[in-house]
Amino acid sequence: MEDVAARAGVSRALVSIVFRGVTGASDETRTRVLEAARDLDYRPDTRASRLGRGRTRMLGVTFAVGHAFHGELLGSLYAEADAAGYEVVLSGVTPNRDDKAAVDTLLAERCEGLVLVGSGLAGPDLRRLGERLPVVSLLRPVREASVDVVRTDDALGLRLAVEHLRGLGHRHIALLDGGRAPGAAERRQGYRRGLRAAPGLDAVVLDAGLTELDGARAATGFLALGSHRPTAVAAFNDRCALGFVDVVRQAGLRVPEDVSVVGFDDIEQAAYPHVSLTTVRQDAARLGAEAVRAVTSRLDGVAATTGGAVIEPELVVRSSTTTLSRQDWSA
Amino acid sequence: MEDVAARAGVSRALVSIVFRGVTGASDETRTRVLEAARDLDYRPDTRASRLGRGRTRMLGVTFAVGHAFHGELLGSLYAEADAAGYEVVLSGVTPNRDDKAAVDTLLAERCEGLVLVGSGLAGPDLRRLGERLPVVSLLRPVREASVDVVRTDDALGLRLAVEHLRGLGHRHIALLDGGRAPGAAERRQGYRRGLRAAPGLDAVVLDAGLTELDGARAATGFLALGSHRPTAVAAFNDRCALGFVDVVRQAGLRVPEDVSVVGFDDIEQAAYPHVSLTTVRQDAARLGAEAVRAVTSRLDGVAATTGGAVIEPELVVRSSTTTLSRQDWSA
DNA sequence: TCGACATTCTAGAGCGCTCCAGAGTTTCCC
DNA sequence: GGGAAACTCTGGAGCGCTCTAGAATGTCGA
Repeated sequence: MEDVAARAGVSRALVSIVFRGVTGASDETRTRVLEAARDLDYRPDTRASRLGRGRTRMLGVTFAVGHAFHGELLGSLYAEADAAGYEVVLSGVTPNRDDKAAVDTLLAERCEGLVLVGSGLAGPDLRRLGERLPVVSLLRPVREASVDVVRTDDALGLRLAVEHLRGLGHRHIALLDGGRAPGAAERRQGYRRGLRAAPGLDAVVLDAGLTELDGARAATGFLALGSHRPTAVAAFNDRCALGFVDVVRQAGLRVPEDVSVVGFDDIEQAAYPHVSLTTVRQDAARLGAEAVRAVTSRLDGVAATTGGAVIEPELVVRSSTTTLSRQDWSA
Repeated sequence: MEDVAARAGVSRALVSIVFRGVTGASDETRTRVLEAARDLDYRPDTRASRLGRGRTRMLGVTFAVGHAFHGELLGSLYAEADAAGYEVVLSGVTPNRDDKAAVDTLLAERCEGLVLVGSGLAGPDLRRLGERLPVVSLLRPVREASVDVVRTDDALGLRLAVEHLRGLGHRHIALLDGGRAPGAAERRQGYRRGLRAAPGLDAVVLDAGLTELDGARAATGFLALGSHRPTAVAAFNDRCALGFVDVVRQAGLRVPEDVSVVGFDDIEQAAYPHVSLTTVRQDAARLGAEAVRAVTSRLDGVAATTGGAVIEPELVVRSSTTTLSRQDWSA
């Protein structure tokens, strides 16, 4: 910086002014400084700048590495944070690096707010964290008063799925349950409510989970039901649904003719023509935007109002669901 | 820090010593300082510490968010960097945030070295970057002298695949080509060499790519070949292979009885029992370790020797490949 | 012509840490 | 008993920036 100032024939303070893009420098010197910086291949040291400035304007984000939907969310978070004048700092959760470790590095960096994507952090830790700085739990509903929750209306999503299937004539609809996964409890509830809304439907909950493997395992249980087999299933998520479809097809059943399947998330794969999975879409862009809004509005003191948001999902009908076929009626 | 020092009745310098874990403090004061810090919920400010220290000991990593195999690599990078006494700083590449932007933030943070996972950075940019600081291109082979490359021996991988299929009696083996994807050229070459090694085999290269969708599209072309159809295919990667399998199965063909398929990567899904894909395994742990070694050895001046490494892949035989069945022989 | 007011620029005190040089203490060996 | 060596601790300069207070210069209306 010293060098740049010297080369441009100005003071260090001027260089700082130019690089921060604030007023206080003539256009002429501005270009002169920029030129000098380019010649010297200089770029401001963000660590030092954050130190000098009181605030860091950094948003810490924890996420599961390699998780497709988290990836989509990150894209949105980057864009929204940038628009709000914040910088995002990533901290990945891996099998050897838990949520706690991920959060700790973000705190040590002095992030001003945290977005935890599908975090598995324990309740008390979460609460304490929320008391320390603005925190939003993205995707995962938690009941700690100190943290905002931004999530899809999971219950509504499953109600939409069930209603869609009911509308197609299905009466025997199974749930591939997500167990303890984020949002699973709400989806289960939505499923139950959806069934209760119409008489003569009964619930069949099959243990599954959030991967294709879980869906495949559940399919084995499903096939074992023999003639009591439901004619449709609503899965915890798309990956689970895809695993299920693979296995029932290998067993000779047709999708959707013999069994209709609906997923959740609307991951990229679901839209591929050869897959064409009917599913409940989560709006990654809006989820990201709301998460950033929740934390930045607290930071900027815009509103003392509680943050958090529940985004309505949307049913995307593709070709993994169809009306109950004739032979099924006769069964 | 001031507060902690006061509470423990020592100087600020002592607190620094304790938190850096260096020698120069008695066990007694050490615990006293730690206690005071805990009471005050203090943790050192990493920005300031990096500023004060000459070096940052930070390794910048760019990667594609939501990419499963990149995720596995990140896990390994975190672990290895930690062991080498470095910290990893993530910078995601998203549809709206290109490789260049990702790298720029890492430079502004003053990372000492860079690991670019499957980066799409242009050659000249890459070269200039490599001249500025130690850079390793992970997965993507580049010919810039200034950057180290750590990758799987892609050509060998495809040779293994082809040899495996040949050993099963296949004579007509297609390649689902990866086009311009990282490593695709090498795999194509390995495929060609593998075929040339034995007389009477000819190459059938079908355009594909790196997603299930690409594999599915290639499958359509494959099916259109009718009776000239190859009896086995080697795919650019597992995702591509899985898309291919989906489509040919939907068309009534059996895998592996009618067509044997081998993938590349050995992603988690490939090992699921209902998938059980024969594939060429890339060793994520070793790739990560070598990448970290390459950049840290340059930084620590351990060796002036060139970095980079080519890791041998390993064929994992599962049940998507089998010997050429009788009816195929008669065809 | 003069003061009021912009505009452009600079000096210098931080920000929270690290680390060197050196002050005090204790240990140890001849 | 004396000095070297080892240990424990402290003061203070410095890392590269930001930002406030104020200097220097220019502009303009009365």
